[in-house]
Amino acid sequence: MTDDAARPSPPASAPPEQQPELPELLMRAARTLRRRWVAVLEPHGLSPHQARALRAVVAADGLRVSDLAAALRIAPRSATEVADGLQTAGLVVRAADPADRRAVVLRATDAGHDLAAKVERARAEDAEALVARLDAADRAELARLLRLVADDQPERAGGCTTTA
Amino acid sequence: MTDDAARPSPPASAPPEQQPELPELLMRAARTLRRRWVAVLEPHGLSPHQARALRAVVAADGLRVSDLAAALRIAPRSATEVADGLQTAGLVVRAADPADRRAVVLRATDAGHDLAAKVERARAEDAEALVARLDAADRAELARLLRLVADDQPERAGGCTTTA
DNA sequence: CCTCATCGTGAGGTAGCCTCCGCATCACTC
DNA sequence: GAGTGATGCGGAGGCTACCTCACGATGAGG
Repeated sequence: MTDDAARPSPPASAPPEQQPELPELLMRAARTLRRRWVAVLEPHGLSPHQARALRAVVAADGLRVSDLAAALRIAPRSATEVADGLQTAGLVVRAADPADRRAVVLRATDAGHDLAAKVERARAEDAEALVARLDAADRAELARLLRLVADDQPERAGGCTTTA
Repeated sequence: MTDDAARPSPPASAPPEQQPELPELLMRAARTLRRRWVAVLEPHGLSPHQARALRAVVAADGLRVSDLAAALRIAPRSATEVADGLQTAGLVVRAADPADRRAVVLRATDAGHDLAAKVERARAEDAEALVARLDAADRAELARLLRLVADDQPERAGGCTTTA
């Protein structure tokens, strides 16, 4: 604390670019959102990553570890660890895949389903609160503009067990 | 593919919320931006964090390690390591602070200034390319809307520095 | 001179991710 | 029905980027 004294307040240049830069604004808004999300998750003892993993497991009832890896876009080996974490927390269980005895399917426990629902609700509420400052028209406009800017894969990269 | 397996698409309920969720859209846009930024930095061998650190050092000519920590919002000890990395890369040098012999000031080398300028230019170009899909009016509108959503500190947080 | 706050950093720890490997199990081929 | 290559998990070990704790050097005030 008391770290103010120094604040050099850079004498540097003060460039012509005085606009708050759209990209930075975007990052800032995203940061706000992320921070809020973390705050929502914290009381439940979940990291953002775990929350996403749990969500994936709940959504696809019976998810293979490798599919979890794909969903989270991490290496398969790392998904094992994420699954470990969720299992340790009692949110998912490992079960044998009847269709392929090599595979392990992750299935949400009751607690897992419950928590996922709770978190989803809280997140929705919080998000709603955040965009509450915008009226319907503004929201639509913002969505339109963001869609123009984002051209990226939403969540999952490629593989999804297509070979049923 | 895998048809719907993943997308929950709630069976019932969910009457009003059929839009692709504004917050997610925002995160997606931010992710796009971030990914592009990383791509810009990669050829220069900088991580996003290092780039920010370098920028801070360049901006405040002669930055203390503790101030770097504040700028990056990490523990002072960790700032030492970031400084190490920059120094190893030959981008900054440590010098004694004439005003306080305990302190070390980080100063950008020529290479550091050079790289920072280059990166800044590349970033600006890339950002420009990204928002090129928007005309001036849309940009202004997007900026306005984002400003409404973001209420967060741009760079330094307030008092979360732990009660060291 | 003594004491206390502050600056940077050595030491050691944690979380999350990675690659390399091995083992069991499929999916095919012959 | 065995042989061969691919596939699914997870053990071992390593990296990066953080953190806290502790210490020597310094600065500031009594």
